[in-house]
Amino acid sequence: MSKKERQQQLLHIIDGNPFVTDRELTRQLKVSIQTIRLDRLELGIPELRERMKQMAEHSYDQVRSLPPDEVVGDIVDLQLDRSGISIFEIREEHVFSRNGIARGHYVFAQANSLAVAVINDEIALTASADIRFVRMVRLGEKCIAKAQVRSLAGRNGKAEVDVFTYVGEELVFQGHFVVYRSAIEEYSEGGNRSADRH
Amino acid sequence: MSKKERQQQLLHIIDGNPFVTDRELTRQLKVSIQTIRLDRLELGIPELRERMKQMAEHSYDQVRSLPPDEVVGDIVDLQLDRSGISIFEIREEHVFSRNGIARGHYVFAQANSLAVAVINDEIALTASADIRFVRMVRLGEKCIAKAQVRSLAGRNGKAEVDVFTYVGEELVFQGHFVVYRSAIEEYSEGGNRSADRH
DNA sequence: CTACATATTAGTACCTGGTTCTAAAATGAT
DNA sequence: ATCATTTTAGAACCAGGTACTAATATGTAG
Repeated sequence: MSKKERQQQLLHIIDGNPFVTDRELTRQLKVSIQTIRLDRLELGIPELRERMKQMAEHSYDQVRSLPPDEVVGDIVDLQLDRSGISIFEIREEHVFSRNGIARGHYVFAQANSLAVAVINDEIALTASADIRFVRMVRLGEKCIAKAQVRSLAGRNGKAEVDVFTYVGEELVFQGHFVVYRSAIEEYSEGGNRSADRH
Repeated sequence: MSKKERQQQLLHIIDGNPFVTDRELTRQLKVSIQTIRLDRLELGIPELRERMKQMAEHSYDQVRSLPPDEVVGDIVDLQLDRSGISIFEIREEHVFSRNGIARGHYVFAQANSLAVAVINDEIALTASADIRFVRMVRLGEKCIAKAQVRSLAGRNGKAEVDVFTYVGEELVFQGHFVVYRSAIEEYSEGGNRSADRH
């Protein structure tokens, strides 16, 4: 196996499992640990601990704002029952590889997640939505979604939330969401956010 | 300051900044590093590296389950410019772990993918949509989305597509999509579909 | 074949941020 | 004064590296 092949392999292994140590890599690639380390050096791959640190810091930046697993996009500001702001960067996995244009459902998912998150209720479910993709979004662009609660029917009623998503100053998406609260019997889209910031 | 007070302080500091080393803690709490370590031992707080590792692993579990791949749902039948059918099974990664209810944007994504796929054009972009989540979808349910093209404006015009999604006989989602064809200047949602079932 | 370059391996010293253990000193309570 | 608790000190050791030097392999051109 050539050096280049091995380095490609190495990239692939670490990509597939960032928690691998150099010692484990020697076993998988059948070269000495020094070679592994030279390879990492050439490829600019930091050591295991640094990789874990970066992942931890990255997730912490997100976690400190809100529960990331339930939500697409990072919610950076949230006034329950009032308004909220979320940021979502369009990456490789969100676009059509052919032209680098974001798939609409990611843009929708960000807005939808935010609309559900901003409603202060144990269970919030999107009942319906009226949406418009104003302009296409490209790879690398940062979508900033701003939600405003327009009306709040009492408990077990429906709330209306408007979401506008911008890239810079430009409006790229707008949506009007009707969100049911505690209406478990019907309508999809659950939501457990109940202000559980970390 | 009593031992208990100090340990409360220590908890608070680490909670506020999990990336703090024992050495930094000695500075803040004005006790020796051994005391810090005894405190961590008593409180069951792991060392810095272990804390970072846990955060990294936690975020990695989430990241790997978040964005699946290209088109959502398997397109099993497609008559371009006419109709199409796609099947999508709701799995673990598509639901809120708390209650097993599908996240709305996956149901939307299936319908959206299908609406875009059914339009026979190099570039198809969702311009707007009017959608309704009729009933929630649960873990394990198979969503069958059926798309019907309602109107087809000439090239560079807009097409209208209705999508109805069923679980068994039950309607769970309906959507009316306006899809632009070759209208690259405006509107989001690209379309590389050419029946690219994964 | 020789000479040279590149690639690989080996080995040592050193680093951070700890753990584990032993033991001495300080502090407090009775 | 005595005893228990708390705190501090110090040394040995560990993982998973970095940084550096140096020897050995391997390939390649003349």
